[in-house]
Amino acid sequence: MAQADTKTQILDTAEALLQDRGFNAFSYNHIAQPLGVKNAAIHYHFPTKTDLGVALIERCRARFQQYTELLEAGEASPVLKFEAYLTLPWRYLRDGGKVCPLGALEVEFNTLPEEMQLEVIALDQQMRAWLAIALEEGREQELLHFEGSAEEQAILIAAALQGALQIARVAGQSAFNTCVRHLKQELGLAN
Amino acid sequence: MAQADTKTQILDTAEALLQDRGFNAFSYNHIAQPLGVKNAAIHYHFPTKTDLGVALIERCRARFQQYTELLEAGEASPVLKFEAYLTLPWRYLRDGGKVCPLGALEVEFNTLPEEMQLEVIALDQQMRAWLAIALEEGREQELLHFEGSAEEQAILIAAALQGALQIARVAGQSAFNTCVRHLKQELGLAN
DNA sequence: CTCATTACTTACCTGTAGGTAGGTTTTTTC
DNA sequence: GAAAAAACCTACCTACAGGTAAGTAATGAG
Repeated sequence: MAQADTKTQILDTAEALLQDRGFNAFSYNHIAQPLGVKNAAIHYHFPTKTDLGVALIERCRARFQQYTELLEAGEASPVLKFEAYLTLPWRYLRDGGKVCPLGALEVEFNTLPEEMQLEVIALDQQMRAWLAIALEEGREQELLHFEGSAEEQAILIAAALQGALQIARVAGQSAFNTCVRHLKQELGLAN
Repeated sequence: MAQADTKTQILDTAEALLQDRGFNAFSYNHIAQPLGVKNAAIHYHFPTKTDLGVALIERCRARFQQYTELLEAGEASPVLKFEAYLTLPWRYLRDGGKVCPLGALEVEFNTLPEEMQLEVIALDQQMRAWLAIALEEGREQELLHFEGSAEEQAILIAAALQGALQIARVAGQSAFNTCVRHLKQELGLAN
């Protein structure tokens, strides 16, 4: 089934480009070339760039959903859940100084078609909502410590990680690691 | 002197566009139209977009420099300095949900010409370095409280603010205010 | 009053982005 | 093994981005 394969490869490439350059800075040709395929092949799978963008974000959402379901199924502790959350940006950084897709899309938010904007909002809410629940669980079990609501704490953590990935691009990877260390410390987690 | 005026207006418009849409998502025409001027007029003042970008960031740097010199001259307390720092993103947010210029440029970093990249790095260092000094002063005077080096704390604060501005775009202004409140609290500042 | 400079304009040009129409090859299905 | 659907390709098209060349109107200095 070369079809699904190509479609997946397109999404993979597009996602990497998004995280490397932003949504407005890559074209269909940027995707087509490395795949050894022509411009129009991409249009076959995703008629417009908006379709591509929406599919890309939807895949992020589905993947995150799967990831969290796996953690829930494995009865992961709140601490493990939090560290699993940290794993995501950490992988981005290792994988060539990439940036959080959500952050990239938020910066370009006002240039995006409405369909994509709605997806971006949904992705943001989905991720932060899950994190907030994990944090609250952790506090109830006295494994994590913080003041204010879990939703507020989730915003702070998400913002710091997102910003840290971006700063790491100009200040080196250590900038990100520093942020993670401080966030853990503030939650009362040893390293 | 209509010259300097136009030049300033160009930079003002370009800066607003950068913070609203990102660097790759605006063109010379986007700047020219609201100024009631032609495409080529922009090229007269800034031959290439790279020139524009460099000038834009240099102006940010000069402005920040002035701002901090003013604070130093006024013998501002470390706490006031920190709050003055917070004022910058706070104004961005109020001024139409804009995003930190630095953050926008970092997301698109890999698409920028080298001259601009160097300026971005310089701006980042300049801002964080000043903040770190202010934080360290605050700790010495026992006005601010945090663990680890001041540089590390400055990274965390810069990252959180930058990320919060972006998240505020999809989650509402309160997301930013929440972040600020928590950051203050963690430094031992009352509201 | 003239000359040069400054601040533009008009009128282009090239490249590329996103997109489409129609044809061709490959695969699947019956 | 033929028909139909899937997965492409070739060859375009339009719009706009960034940029340039040559000319013009206004200012200001000698």
